[in-house]
Amino acid sequence: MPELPEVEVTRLSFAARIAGAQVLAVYLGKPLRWPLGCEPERLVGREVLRVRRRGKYLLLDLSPAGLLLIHLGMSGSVVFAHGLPPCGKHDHFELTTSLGSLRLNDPRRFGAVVYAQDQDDFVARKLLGRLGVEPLGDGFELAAFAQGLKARSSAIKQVLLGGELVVGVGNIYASEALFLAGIRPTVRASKISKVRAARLHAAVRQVLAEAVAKGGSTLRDFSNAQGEAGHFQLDANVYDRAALPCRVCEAPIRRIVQGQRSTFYCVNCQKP
DNA sequence: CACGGATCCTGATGGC
DNA sequence: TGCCATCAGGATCCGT
Repeated sequence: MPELPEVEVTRLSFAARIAGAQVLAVYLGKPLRWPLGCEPERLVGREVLRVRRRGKYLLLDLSPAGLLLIHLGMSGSVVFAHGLPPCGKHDHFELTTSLGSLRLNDPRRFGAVVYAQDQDDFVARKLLGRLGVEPLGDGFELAAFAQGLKARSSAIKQVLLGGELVVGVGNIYASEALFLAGIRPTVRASKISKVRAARLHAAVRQVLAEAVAKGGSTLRDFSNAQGEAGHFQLDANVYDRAALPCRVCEAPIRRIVQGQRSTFYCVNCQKP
């Protein structure tokens, strides 16, 4: 799926354009991960005030009060435009508004669109309540991060993916951040020294911020809400580079499996 | 209760 | 317009 950078780039690509739009109609395709949670008609007539992001969720604030949570899952992407062609087989949600149509395309349907009354709503709390801090915000503090690592016995890569300490780090950027920090993905989080925690803290920020700046063009089939395809140029150091030479030391990049997901690392550059 | 594994679904790819 | 196995960006739920 889109990781935090792709979600943020998506948000930036339509947030300003949809602000102030009046919802005219709602289309539902096949079921997504969770049901919408309200009658679609209840959205009609409301105004989209703004679009925020929390972790990998897009949050549409509605008026009169309401909140629409959109998650892109593994294969979701969103477009916002006028005059879109009719919905295809993988278009599973569409908001027709006075300023354009917001459409979710998601072949695998791991994504979701969920309505909540507000952020204290039971559903919203269930989905957002346990999320860690935002990696690009002020809340991402080294002390708490290092302390959180100390308290977890799982492999550091799993902890990054877990999203309880810090949100937004997915399978690609977990490998990339650990490479930058020089840390072996299999190391137990609790064994990481303060110094290395500091390096990882900085690496997470750096990797995600750079990806946002590059327009989230890291995913093969990613396109933002303006329909601009990514450049198909993943300049990763390790991700998807199994057996290729490390860009730093030329040792072959290794691929392992952790939690049924691929992990890539350099045996030389990343110490246990 | 913290952790690891199975699970949802569809499409792309590569070996045979 | 072959078939089968494997893999893919996520995150919840369920045993142990």
